Amino acid sequence: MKGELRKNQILDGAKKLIARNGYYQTHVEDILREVKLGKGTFYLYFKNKEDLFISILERFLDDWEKIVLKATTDPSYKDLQSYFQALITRSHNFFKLNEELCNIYLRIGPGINDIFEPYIERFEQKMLNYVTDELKKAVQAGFFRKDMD
Amino acid sequence: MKGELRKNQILDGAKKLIARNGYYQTHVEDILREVKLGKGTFYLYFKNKEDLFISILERFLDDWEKIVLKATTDPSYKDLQSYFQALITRSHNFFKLNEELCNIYLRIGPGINDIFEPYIERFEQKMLNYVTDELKKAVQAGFFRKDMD
Amino acid sequence: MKGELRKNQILDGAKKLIARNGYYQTHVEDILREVKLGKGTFYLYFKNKEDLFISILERFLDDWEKIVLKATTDPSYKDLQSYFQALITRSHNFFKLNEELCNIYLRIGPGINDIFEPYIERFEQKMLNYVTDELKKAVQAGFFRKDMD
Amino acid sequence: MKGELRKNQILDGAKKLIARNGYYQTHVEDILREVKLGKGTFYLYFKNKEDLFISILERFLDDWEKIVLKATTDPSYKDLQSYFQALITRSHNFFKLNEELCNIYLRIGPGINDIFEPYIERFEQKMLNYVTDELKKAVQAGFFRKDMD
DNA sequence: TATGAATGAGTATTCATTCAT
DNA sequence: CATGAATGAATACTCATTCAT
Repeated sequence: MKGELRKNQILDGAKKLIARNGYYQTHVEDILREVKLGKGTFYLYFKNKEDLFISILERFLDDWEKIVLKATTDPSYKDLQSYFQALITRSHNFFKLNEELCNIYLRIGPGINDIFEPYIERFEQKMLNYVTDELKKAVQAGFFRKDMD
Repeated sequence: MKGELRKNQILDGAKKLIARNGYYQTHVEDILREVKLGKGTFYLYFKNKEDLFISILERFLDDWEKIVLKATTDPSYKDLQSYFQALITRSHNFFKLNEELCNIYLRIGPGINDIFEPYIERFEQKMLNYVTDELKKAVQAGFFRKDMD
Repeated sequence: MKGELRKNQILDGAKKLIARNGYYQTHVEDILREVKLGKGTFYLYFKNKEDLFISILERFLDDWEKIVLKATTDPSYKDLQSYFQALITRSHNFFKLNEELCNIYLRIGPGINDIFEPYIERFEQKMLNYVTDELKKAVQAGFFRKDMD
Repeated sequence: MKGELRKNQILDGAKKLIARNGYYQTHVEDILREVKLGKGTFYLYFKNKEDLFISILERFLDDWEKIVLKATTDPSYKDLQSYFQALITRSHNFFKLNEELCNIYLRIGPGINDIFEPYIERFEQKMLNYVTDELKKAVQAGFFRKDMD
């Protein structure tokens, strides 16, 4: 648990600096100065710099999932429209609260093609899956006519 | 003129590689191998790597200007709607023909905040100015009512 | 006594790993994982990694001494030939039983010149002294003619 | 050719320092200070430090081959004894002239087990092959009786 | 005693830039 | 003009050692 704390501490510092300066201009040393930890400590919690970035992306996805899940499993939405409305509202709030993560995902990631593309793809796939799943459920629930895109 | 040719040659190679791999993962050496020139030659035409990137952005703007100017100075558009339609069509075609430049502007640039932000801002300002200027002209020409956004 | 036990425990693990992987590729952490002790414990029994290596070398010498001493102080050898024969047999057995230590002494040590050379020299000197002393005794005992090498 | 010169220059400096201080205590920077070249230059001629060490071992083998070949292809040895005598004399001279290389091969290499063992094995195999080949030729030439080891 | 999280000095390696030819 | 060999500042990463618990 202590370890998880440190990991999050580093992750938060990294998120902040990478969102501001980009991946290549954020040096491992910068991050550790930011969170006031020794350089070696970094490698106790991350295999390397790449691993850190992937962790950030994955955390973004995890956090988003939690929001989405909360919205979807909640049985109180009776019709599709209010369901999606809630989903969008929650997503919107999430993005607002996680401006840094969004920045990284939308602006920083794309500049680091070769290493992160596979992760980003998986990421997008996962996001897509959620929406698709929900739509399927909705279709099954008879919200839509069958002849739609 | 020979020099301008060389410069464009390098600029094209750089555009291609940076669009594909990002700024930091495109090395000066890669670019010069791509265009089959010696590494030292680069510094005959550009002050440094940063200067190259700025040149790419500026060329993007210049090319866009040419398209926009052509469209605006052409007196053949009688009403605003056909004017903007032409503008958008031309812009669209331009973007299609310059996919690489767009990629760089939209995806690569943002990951290189600290150095290029001022240039990008200037860039955006310039783009905005054009549109604003045109709108002003249009307003003066009486195309719009005064009480609009 | 408990301490001596721990020390030997570490020494044995180190001997094994260093003989197999060399000095620089055997990390303090590896040794303590091998003997299932915490990393910090190491520094309760050794000043540092160098001290450990020296201890290994010295233990090698001590053990060899015991064998040699046993052989020499034993009054049962009447003539020189049987004395040396016994010495060699015992040494040979010792080397067989301590393959790891030999490995370290013959193959690992030489690659760590600057730190360990003095110790190794002292080591060799000591070994030489034993043989010389024995020979002197033998000479005094009249085993040899004075005009020999 | 200029490049080959530089490579040899570095190789010689490395040989000297590694023979004296061992592999792990000879730092890339030490070698380049020794031969008065910039740090980056090293990586123009060697992929990394390991590659350098392998080059040294291979050069040792190449040089030895030249000596051995000279000795073997020379048709002037009429009987086997004088042939081997020449071989040994030449090898002996070679070892004397290349004390550093011998030092590295015999004392430094063994301490770097995991990386270099395969190379060293190949090395030994090659050396063995030469002697075996020569013996076969000798046997065919009728120098030996068939019933020998 | 025993531990392992934290540390930072030390090292290999990269890459933009220079300059002699 | 053109070149590419040479350079070293900058950076990621390792590992022996410390110290609070």
